[in-house]
Amino acid sequence: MARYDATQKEDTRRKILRAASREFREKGVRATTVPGVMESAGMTVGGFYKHFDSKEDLFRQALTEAVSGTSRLMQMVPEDLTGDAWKRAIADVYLSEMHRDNVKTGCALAALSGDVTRSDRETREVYEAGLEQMIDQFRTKLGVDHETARAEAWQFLAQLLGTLILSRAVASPSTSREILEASRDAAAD
Amino acid sequence: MARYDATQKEDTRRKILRAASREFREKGVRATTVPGVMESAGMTVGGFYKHFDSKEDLFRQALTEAVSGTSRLMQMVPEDLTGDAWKRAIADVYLSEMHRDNVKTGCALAALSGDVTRSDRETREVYEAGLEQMIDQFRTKLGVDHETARAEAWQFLAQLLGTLILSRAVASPSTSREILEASRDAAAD
DNA sequence: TGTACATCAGTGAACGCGCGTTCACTGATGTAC
DNA sequence: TGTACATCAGTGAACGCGCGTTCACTGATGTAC
Repeated sequence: MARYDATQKEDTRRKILRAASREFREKGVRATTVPGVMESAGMTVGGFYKHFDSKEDLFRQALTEAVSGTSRLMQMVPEDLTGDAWKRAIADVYLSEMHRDNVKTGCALAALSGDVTRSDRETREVYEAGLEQMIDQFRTKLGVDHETARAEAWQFLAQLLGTLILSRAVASPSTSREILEASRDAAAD
Repeated sequence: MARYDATQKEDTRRKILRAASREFREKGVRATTVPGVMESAGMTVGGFYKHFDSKEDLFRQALTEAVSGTSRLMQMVPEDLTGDAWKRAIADVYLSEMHRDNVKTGCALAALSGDVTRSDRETREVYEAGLEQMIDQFRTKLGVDHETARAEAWQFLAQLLGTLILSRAVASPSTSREILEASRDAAAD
């Protein structure tokens, strides 16, 4: 309510963004509502457009935020690991039941892939940038030969995403566990 | 308009279902509308509830239809292939640019995974049944040892799905192609 | 075979509802003097 | 330091719109006699 206090306004923006990035991941773009996000952020609807142009703009910004939060997931693994040992460690974190059950705060690339596919070019570019960031980090862990490592990085990332997505879509807990285990074991070959 | 002509009514039901399964894959569940589906099927809204209980019921039935259509995808590959040769052949079909660009008629397991994750148990069971069907076919192609083959089947399926999903979400055509190629090459190791 | 009637798949207007967005406002805080 | 004023982040009611669903209806066809 104050004037010239840019910090406070920025704080509010971040609060909305954080609430939005959770709800988008959990419910998807269409089922997430502007009034709902604002309520989660502890505010009323009206103020929304002081911070964002539209719901699509919110999605784009929340995606950016969620995606950069995701690559922090990689820091949960000892820094000195490389190659197959690193793959195994990443798979254990990424394909854990904990990660599967935490859609809200988990990997945005997995949770929002479907929504992004149906979004406009600008949004898909944000998603791609996040992917590239991830691939780049993967590549440095996987070897020196640039081209081969990059291909292996894509392959590994696809495996991780596909497995997590399947494990979340399935109805029975035992099948879900089986899916996670199969790919975790594969990373340890 | 007729009475007692069960065949004609069933034909109409199938026509609606076919239109729905395309639109669900293309636009997702929330963006697909009952009036829109009925128009695609060449009819008006009102008749819809003579065939389906609700939009959710339509989704469940369309998913069943789309999923069984998907396992027909496997018949595009020579029947005598097994093991790695079979994997290579399946990857070439599944990870083709043609399949990537045909969301409407392509693999329902890939196109609807996000929507299914956010659906109720009954719907997720339909999805899981489709997966099991797929896994069973995969397993027989991959070896005799039941447990190992099943694990390898899950792993391979996750790889296929993850790759297709990523290739569709990305903005640039060249990155999309790179993703497809990386996993196609991996299947041929 | 011909006619009157019953059925019910499909029509299209209408319903209530929640969405994204707008807008007149409020009131706490910074600025000017 | 104290007071009057301007600003603008946030409020909450209101808007038009399209959704899922309902419903009174229509008219082609099957059945009864």
